[in-house]
Amino acid sequence: MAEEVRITDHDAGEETISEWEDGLPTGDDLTPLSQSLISSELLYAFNITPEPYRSIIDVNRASQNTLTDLQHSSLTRFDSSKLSGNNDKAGGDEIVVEGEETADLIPGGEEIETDLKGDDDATDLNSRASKRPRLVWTPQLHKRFIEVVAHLGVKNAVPKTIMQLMNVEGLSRENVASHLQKYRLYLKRMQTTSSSSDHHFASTPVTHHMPYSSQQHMVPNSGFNYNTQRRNKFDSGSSYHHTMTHNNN
DNA sequence: ACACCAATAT
DNA sequence: AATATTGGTG
Repeated sequence: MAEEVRITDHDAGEETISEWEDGLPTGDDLTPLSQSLISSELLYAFNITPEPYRSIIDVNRASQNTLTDLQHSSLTRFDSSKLSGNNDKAGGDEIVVEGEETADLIPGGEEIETDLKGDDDATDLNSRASKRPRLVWTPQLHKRFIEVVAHLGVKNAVPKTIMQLMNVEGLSRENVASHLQKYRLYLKRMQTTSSSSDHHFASTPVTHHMPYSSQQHMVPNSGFNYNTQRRNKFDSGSSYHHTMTHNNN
């Protein structure tokens, strides 16, 4: 819903869209964010994975990110339909809630559970506010990461900026920082592995030199395990016959 | 304070 | 191996 909303960005146009708000429920009339729209019984009956819990802070940050993202026009909006390998496996069909407008879906949330059965231990008191589940860098997520890093130069590609541009709800700066560190190691490994000690295959023009501008933004599109394709155990080795799928910007 | 980053821990 | 956390630094 509301995907057709255009933001009139004439220099800081802070006009409110008054007419739209006529007849709309006030904030008090709406179901609080903290409350699931579907009862837990129904969730269970239809095997629906509940939406992750979003605090008002989450929402505000998502809005903020959306705005920053809008300013960088060349980056296409991230389709978040399935970011994490969490729901839907073999089953096939699933219920799709329509109308997501901003990136979402990191396992993040909270379990919605009626306090009936005593599931948890006494450590519940502290557990409530603490750990998010560890992030899984799915191919989709990694692709987004790569796109953003490529979009910025390597110089500007720092965790906070990357995080903002990725615009993935629930993705933290630390998440990105960790991934970035690993990615840089990968890049370094690529450089050294290609430049030096090629003895036998010395003729390999690793210098697939591209025009200067793109040179800096050049990002090896594969390796790094995060490719869209599975590599089975027999497919070892460093073959790169990957189809260069994207590269937008 | 904050964010970066390398090292280190899980 | 992948991701998180820590601790030093600008």
